[in-house]
Amino acid sequence: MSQFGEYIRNRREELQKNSPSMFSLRKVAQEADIEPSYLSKIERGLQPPPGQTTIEALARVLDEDKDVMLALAGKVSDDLSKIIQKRPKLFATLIRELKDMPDKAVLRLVREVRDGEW
Amino acid sequence: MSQFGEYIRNRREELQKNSPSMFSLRKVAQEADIEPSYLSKIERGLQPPPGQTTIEALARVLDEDKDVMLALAGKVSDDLSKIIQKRPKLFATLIRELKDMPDKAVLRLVREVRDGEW
DNA sequence: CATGTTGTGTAGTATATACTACACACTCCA
DNA sequence: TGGAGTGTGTAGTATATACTACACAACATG
Repeated sequence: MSQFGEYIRNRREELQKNSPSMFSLRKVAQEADIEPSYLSKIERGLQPPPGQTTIEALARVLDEDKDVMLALAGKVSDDLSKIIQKRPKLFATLIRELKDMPDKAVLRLVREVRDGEW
Repeated sequence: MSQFGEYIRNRREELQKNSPSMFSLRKVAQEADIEPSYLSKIERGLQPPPGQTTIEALARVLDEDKDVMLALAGKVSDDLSKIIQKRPKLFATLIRELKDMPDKAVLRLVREVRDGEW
């Protein structure tokens, strides 16, 4: 079961509390350029999550992290895929190696890279 | 243009030189559980690369790296996708950060992780 | 009490993905 | 010289993906 629908419904309803007119299902659907009934079905899990473009539009409208939303939909952002595909062995090895590492350890790597410890 | 077809044709012909009977198009197709005509078309780029399962079968038969072959087909292995999807922000940040880093730098990270420099 | 706005139900469609089935021509070689 | 094996051409199919179009009932609100 993809939690995608539940997640965006919760998020939308939360936003709707503060600005009811801006976050009705119809408004959000319109912003994301899809039919309201389609969004309704997605939110209730009657339809699988939409395509990458629509997910990104929804992430924008709902001010959510695009990578998190894609993950909930069982996808990986195209830009990440392309980075991996340019050096598949390298990234495959690294990612598999990091699979069971605690967040802290991975974050340390990120910081190391960012600070340019070379 | 996906280089996938050209790549596996070259690889197969190379293997065919040494063991002609084991690496005919038909034999390879049979091992990979697809129709010869389909493989023929894939090799000549008349069909897009096959699905993940078939690519993995071909990688096995041709003794090639599965991640490299998937990359040539514009895909990313499902197991890698799942690792990313479990901690999307973390991995997205890391991968984007490593995008333009030289191989050496990334390899150093891999070694660091493997050797458990914590 | 009519009008607008809410979410939802039904019934589709277009396009892509991932193939199969089978006939054909050519070459090798016993 | 005919039978096995080579690759290829044509013509499909099944299933999944990613949606649209429109009608409808419930609610509120002016």
